Amino acid sequence: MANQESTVSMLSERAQHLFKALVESYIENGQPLGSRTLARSAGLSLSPATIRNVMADLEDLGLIVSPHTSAGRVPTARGYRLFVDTLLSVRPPDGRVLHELRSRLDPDQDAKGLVESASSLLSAVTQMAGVVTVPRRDQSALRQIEFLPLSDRRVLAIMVMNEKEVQNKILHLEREYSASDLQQAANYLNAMFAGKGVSAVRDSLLRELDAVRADMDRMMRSAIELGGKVFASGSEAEDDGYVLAGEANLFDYQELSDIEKLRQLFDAFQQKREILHLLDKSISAEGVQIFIGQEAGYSVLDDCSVISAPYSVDGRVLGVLGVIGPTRMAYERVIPIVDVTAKLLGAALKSRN
Amino acid sequence: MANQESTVSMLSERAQHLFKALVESYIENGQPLGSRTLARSAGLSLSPATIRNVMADLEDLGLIVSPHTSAGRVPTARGYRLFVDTLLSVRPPDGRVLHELRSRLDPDQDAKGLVESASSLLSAVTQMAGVVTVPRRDQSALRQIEFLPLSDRRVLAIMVMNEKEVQNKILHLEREYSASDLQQAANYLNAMFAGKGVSAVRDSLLRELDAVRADMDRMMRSAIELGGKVFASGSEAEDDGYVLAGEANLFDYQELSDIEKLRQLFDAFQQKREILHLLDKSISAEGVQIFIGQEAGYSVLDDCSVISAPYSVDGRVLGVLGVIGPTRMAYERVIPIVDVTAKLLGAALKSRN
DNA sequence: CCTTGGCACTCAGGGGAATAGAGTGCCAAA
DNA sequence: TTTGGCACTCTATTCCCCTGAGTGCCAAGG
Repeated sequence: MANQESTVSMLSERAQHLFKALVESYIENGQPLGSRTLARSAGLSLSPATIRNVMADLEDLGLIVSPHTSAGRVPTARGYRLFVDTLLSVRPPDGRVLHELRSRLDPDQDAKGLVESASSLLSAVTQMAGVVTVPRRDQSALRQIEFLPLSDRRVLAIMVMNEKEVQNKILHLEREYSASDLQQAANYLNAMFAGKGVSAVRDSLLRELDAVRADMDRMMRSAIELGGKVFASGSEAEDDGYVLAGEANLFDYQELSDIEKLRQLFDAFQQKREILHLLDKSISAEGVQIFIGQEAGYSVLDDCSVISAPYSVDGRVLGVLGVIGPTRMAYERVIPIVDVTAKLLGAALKSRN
Repeated sequence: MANQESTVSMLSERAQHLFKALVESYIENGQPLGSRTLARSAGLSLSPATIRNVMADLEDLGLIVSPHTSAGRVPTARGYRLFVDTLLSVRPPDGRVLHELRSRLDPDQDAKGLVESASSLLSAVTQMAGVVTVPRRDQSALRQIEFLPLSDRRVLAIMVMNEKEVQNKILHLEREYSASDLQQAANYLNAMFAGKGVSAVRDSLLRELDAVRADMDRMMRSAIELGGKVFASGSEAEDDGYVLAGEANLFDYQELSDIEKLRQLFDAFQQKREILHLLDKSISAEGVQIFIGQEAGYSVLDDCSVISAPYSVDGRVLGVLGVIGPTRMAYERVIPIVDVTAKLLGAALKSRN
């Protein structure tokens, strides 16, 4: 990790400059750079031969490689890493993009809508794939709960969370509950738990369930049983998911055009598991995180980079969003976009009251 | 359209037999068939030369083509059409598949869950892409409605439909409503409309709104205003969507391996518009519909076939499901799968009471 | 009249071989 | 330390040739 520092310190000013120019040019054009072209584009009036010497050094350091003998040089994952960590001059997203993000993250949608918007915005703005994990609900506050009897010992539980989200769940019960039982249970649970976070509610209920004491009256017992079922830990649509958008954009990058690799990537999108694990790593990070190529540790992402950032409300991290694209991506443009989108999504989720 | 009949009547028994054998073999192996191979595989003891004569006839009729001079023959779209319409011997899905479909379409999920299961089942069982349109809600019955005040003249409306589905919508109101206003409005609407279909409710409300009469008391007026907003025709997640699964399976077919075409196909999946239009054509059909290649009328689907069938509850068609794959697909296997899945989905959606 | 064997013909695909072009590394001179 | 020169290495492209599969047509045979 401190590697980059030592690496960068081994580079002369000039070498850094050339390296930066090389990476930027490659990111823009996707063509390996030869010494001649670099000599021309880098501004320093040096001959190709000189440039070659520098490039040889850079190659020794593992920052660039030639795909083959006669093909110029291309940044390695390590090269991108150095570039991103120490040479990158990020620039804030341009006004139009910012405006679009802001206006399309309309706080008047429910959480699901916001998440979908964020994902498709990320993909549209970056021309890569956008991904947003479904917000955790663990600490969202219960506002109200209600039970509706269905036939056959089944009950529909409806919970309003957080002022705005509605969740529901069908409970299979061991015995009959009358309509008034259900009503009373709802009243009791509302009185006890309204305003509390879901995990807090779950904990309390578990404790109570643990020792359903004889001194409880029937009503209370019903309420606790029902509540226990509602908040059973497998509760609800879990954090199992993310919303992906713009996968098809990835078709456009030649470096991903190996159909077999692409298929594996799409499979991974569908399985979700690996992608979720990766995003999870980012959930406890402070700001934007960047995984370049094999750094992610998943072979399907070997030719990809992932830029991610957690989004949060009131300091509580609810999820992660990000962008998946080829390692050769316009980091200086994408990073701030991911950053600001995370902030805007957090803000949009917050102003729901 | 009566074309197939006339076409088939022009074919001798033997020609039909050979054609069928050719199509079946091509579907199975994906290799163009030459006269020699066909002569061997078709059972009839005929020499390749004879077969060639027949094949020439079939080619004249537009049922088969050779990709190039020395490559045997392949069915055309028209050939597949004839095959499907008059030569196909469908066989019921095998027991294991049937069992899997039945057991995974657990009626105890909500509609959304069922639709997703159906889609991914279709894709898993056929190894192609599965698609299910979101069920129409127009004729689903309102069971109960409730209003929850949010801050700032906004109200969360919660509707329970059809015994099991929960929908919600945020209303922006022009004036304040007190908690008891809301309660009374809900009571009124419940009393008036519980059990009615959504479209019926909408119609009634529109009539009432049209002439909000002076003789209404304040409470009634509030209720009708609120109801009008809830059921405003842009109401809710509309019929705008479908659930797609297993798109990545399509990577595996060489005949779709042109990356450019594939990209367009995935784009179309994302846009949804064209695919939905196509599926719409099937919504009024009696049973399974089959679109082969260009028949669909969308160029992105030129190399694909779509097998679809409407699914319904109590005779009311709620949506369409189907499978998208290469024109070279195992029709005799896929058709009954789509058919039975539609029926099972309908049944699963029905038994929600 | 249908069927068959024979034959000439066509064409895609694969395997070199030759070529052009890009870029390198190294060396010696400035 | 920089630079020009030079030999060298590869890739990618093109061309050619060949093989194998398959065809269409024709004339002979049942």
